[in-house]
Amino acid sequence: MKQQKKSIRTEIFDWNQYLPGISIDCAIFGYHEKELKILILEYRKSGIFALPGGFIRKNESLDAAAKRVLQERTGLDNIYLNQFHTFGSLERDNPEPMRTVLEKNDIPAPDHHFLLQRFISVSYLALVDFKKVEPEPDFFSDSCLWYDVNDLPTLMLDHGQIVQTALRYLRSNINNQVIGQNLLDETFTMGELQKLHETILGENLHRTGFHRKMMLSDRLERLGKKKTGKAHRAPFIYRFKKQS
Amino acid sequence: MKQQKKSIRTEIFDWNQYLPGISIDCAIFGYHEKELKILILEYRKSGIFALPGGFIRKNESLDAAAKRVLQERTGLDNIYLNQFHTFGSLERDNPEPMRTVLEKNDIPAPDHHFLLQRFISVSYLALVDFKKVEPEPDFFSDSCLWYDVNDLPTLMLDHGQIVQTALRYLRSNINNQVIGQNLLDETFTMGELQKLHETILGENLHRTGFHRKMMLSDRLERLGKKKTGKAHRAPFIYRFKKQS
DNA sequence: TTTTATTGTTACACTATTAAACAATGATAA
DNA sequence: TTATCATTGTTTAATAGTGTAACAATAAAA
Repeated sequence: MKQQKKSIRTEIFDWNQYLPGISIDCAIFGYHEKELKILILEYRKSGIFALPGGFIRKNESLDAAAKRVLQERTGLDNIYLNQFHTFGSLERDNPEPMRTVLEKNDIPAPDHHFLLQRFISVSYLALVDFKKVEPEPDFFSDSCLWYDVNDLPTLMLDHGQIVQTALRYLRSNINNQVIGQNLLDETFTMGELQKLHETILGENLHRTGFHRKMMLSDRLERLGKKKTGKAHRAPFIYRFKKQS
Repeated sequence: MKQQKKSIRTEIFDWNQYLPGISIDCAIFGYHEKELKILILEYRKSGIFALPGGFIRKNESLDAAAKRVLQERTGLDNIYLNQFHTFGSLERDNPEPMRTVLEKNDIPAPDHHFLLQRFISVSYLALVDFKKVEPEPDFFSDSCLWYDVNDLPTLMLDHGQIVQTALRYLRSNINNQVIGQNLLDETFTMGELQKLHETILGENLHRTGFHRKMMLSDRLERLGKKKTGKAHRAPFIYRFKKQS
């Protein structure tokens, strides 16, 4: 973890470069040690947890802004990224969490401060390679860490609902989207792919049925090699076909 | 069609009651004479066509705003309404269409006019009963009319893309959602329901397969009565079960 | 060589879907 | 009254897909 302390000079930060009233929140999923993880940031000194997010520059498209925010937080480009819902409940119209963050960091928090307005949140789902990500806290945050989706802290405002909506979206698209391609290594065994699906769906799948379905889907190619390891038949290793 | 001319006093309209930079656009679908229709409005004297839309009040949730906009345009409450995508391309960052509308109506159009800013559009899909709708033009519009989705005029900005996205959403959800419940009369024949599905999907379905699938879905109840008409067996009439 | 654990394959039952054949029936025409 | 016509409802056969279990293969350890 990088320990370089960034100077918090947000009072002179140019908030004016962004569109007011619209934020982007990202549910960034990764997969590690058989657990589905999501990136959560914690605001400095406040004990307030939130999804990583950002704002839209005045001459930037919505999708480009989401891509930029992702790049800033994960260091990754070319990420699987998908807008899934826009949240605008009145529950969001609550400046208190951000006021606490500002005050705990000794930043003036006048009522008209950019961060204290009501935001409509356009939310994106991202799937990233856990090992390639170097989470980057932002100005106000002292951590941006992976959490097991089943063991999350209480999140700010409606961010808990956003996560649940993202999870539903992920689960309902597990067969349409090429989930594994973005969450697994380049190559993997059938067992590893099945475990990923089970983790996302939160239920066990029948081994042979899953195996057959995947092979019939014609999206995998079997690499002739086998893996070595324990006292049993070695599994084939697979990878997703390039195009589909 | 109501002919009462509303006075166009938009220059004193209180735009300040709305959140800036965010609009709501509605793809409002109806079904009439075996055609899928969508409500399109034409701005007065300008030849500019657009989806009906509106803005979010400062103390109103996003969904409530969409419901209100729908109510204002169709006169209907309790509408099937579903957010499907938020559009924010730079193509939208173009004040010219609205400037034309304002100028053609002799309304001052300074650069800072509310309607000339860049809007991010949260788009909703609505399914309404064609016969119950009394389309209401807004301040700037001289018509709000039903168009066949296959015969639309050129729409403002990216509204054409919005319609196509809404159609894809509708087609992909034709089995998940209870489409017919919102687009057909209370009672209908199996042939009418099939024709609706065919119209939405743009392809022919097998009659007997469709019939059985619908009956097995356990969402229809057959009303003992039959319909009278032509020189052939009379069809049963059906309606959707109350709850599911 | 045998045992063990896990993977890959095959088989069977059951369900869903496609496609066609067939039966039912309200009006019309003979 | 009877035959026919057009359309709807039902049944059947063929095909494809899924859930489940049995069985075969095999790498390492005993």
